[in-house]
Amino acid sequence: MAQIAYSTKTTTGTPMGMPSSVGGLAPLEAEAVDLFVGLAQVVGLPKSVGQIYGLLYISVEPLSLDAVAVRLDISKGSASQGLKFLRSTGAIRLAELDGSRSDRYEAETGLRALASGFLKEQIEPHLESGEERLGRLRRLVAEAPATQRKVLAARVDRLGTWHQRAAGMLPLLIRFLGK
Amino acid sequence: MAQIAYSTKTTTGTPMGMPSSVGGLAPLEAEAVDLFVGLAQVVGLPKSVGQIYGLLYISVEPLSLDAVAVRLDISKGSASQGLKFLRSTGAIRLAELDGSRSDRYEAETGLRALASGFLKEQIEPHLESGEERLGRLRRLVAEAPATQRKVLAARVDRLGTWHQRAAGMLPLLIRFLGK
DNA sequence: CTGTGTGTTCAAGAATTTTTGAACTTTTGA
DNA sequence: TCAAAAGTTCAAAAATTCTTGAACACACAG
Repeated sequence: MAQIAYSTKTTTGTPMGMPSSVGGLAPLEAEAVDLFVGLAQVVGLPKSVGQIYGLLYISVEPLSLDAVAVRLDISKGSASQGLKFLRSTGAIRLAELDGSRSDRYEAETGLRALASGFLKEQIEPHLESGEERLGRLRRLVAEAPATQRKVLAARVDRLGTWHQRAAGMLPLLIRFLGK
Repeated sequence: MAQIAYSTKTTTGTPMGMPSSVGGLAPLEAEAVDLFVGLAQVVGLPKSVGQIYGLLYISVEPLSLDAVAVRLDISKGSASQGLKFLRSTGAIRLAELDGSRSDRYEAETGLRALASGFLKEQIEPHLESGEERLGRLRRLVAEAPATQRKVLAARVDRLGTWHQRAAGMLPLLIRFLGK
């Protein structure tokens, strides 16, 4: 009994963590794309987002939407959505375009910018809604049978502590990753 | 254009973040379960795992597998798998059973234990495999066209830095959450 | 204007993940 | 030793999430 449920996301196909399923990419690109696909999974983002970021990260010059779609062999739709998401997060930016028709994107490579973008987008909202939830819990505890009220109040308070810790951690994290 | 792709996991059904879909649970329990279901989604765990932990967290006394399954209205199979996972992670433990036939579970409520269990299970492995990946990337950069080699080497080095930062962060995180 | 190159949107299909339920194993108490 | 209770497993079904592709906008050069 060594396999632990839910801990392994089956990386479809390719044997033994070798650069997978990537068509017209140079080996280095394939490897980079693969790395970021893995990272994406960890933080719960779609594979395509990882692919796109990986390709831009390792690309020496900025790429257009079409270039991205073609080289990764994904649809224009996916590329568009993925790029939009990455832009909104601050993980990539529009490159200064020297007289070309299409927009070109390049990766933001500062860990701080990346991480803080991600944390702000994905974590902060949850912390805020947590606030309300805690309030509701406290109200409900007040209505609970008197016998249990004390224990329950303690539990809910502890949740409050968690919340504070988490909230306090965000800035700390960002600082640690800084520059 | 306010909606950001991928940022909203559609919480099936119930209007406006009110305690959802939970059958025979007291309002307080429902609310707690709901809170942990949300948390589970954030960290990428199945809903059932969140439900189970939530119920145990708010439960004044330890619960059996059957009790969990019945009260949450999930199958025995799910309950078994979820409990197993939570145990393996250290998020719950077997309660001392005073002469009852079945095993009873109770939630571990220490944030530190929880978080470090989670980090060790879900994050650490990725950091380790990252090691190898970096090695492979460096080798591939060496083979790249000389014109690009310098830029590429810089990028890959930066990834190395990321990796170090992340690795250094883990213990720091755990300490911060500590007791 | 109009035709072409770029980019976005979104419903339908594909892929993935989670849950179920029934068969099976283990444990317990008599 | 046996029957019932408790718990586990895993293939198939259900639910969810991601991707595609075609229809739609928009800008701009001719």
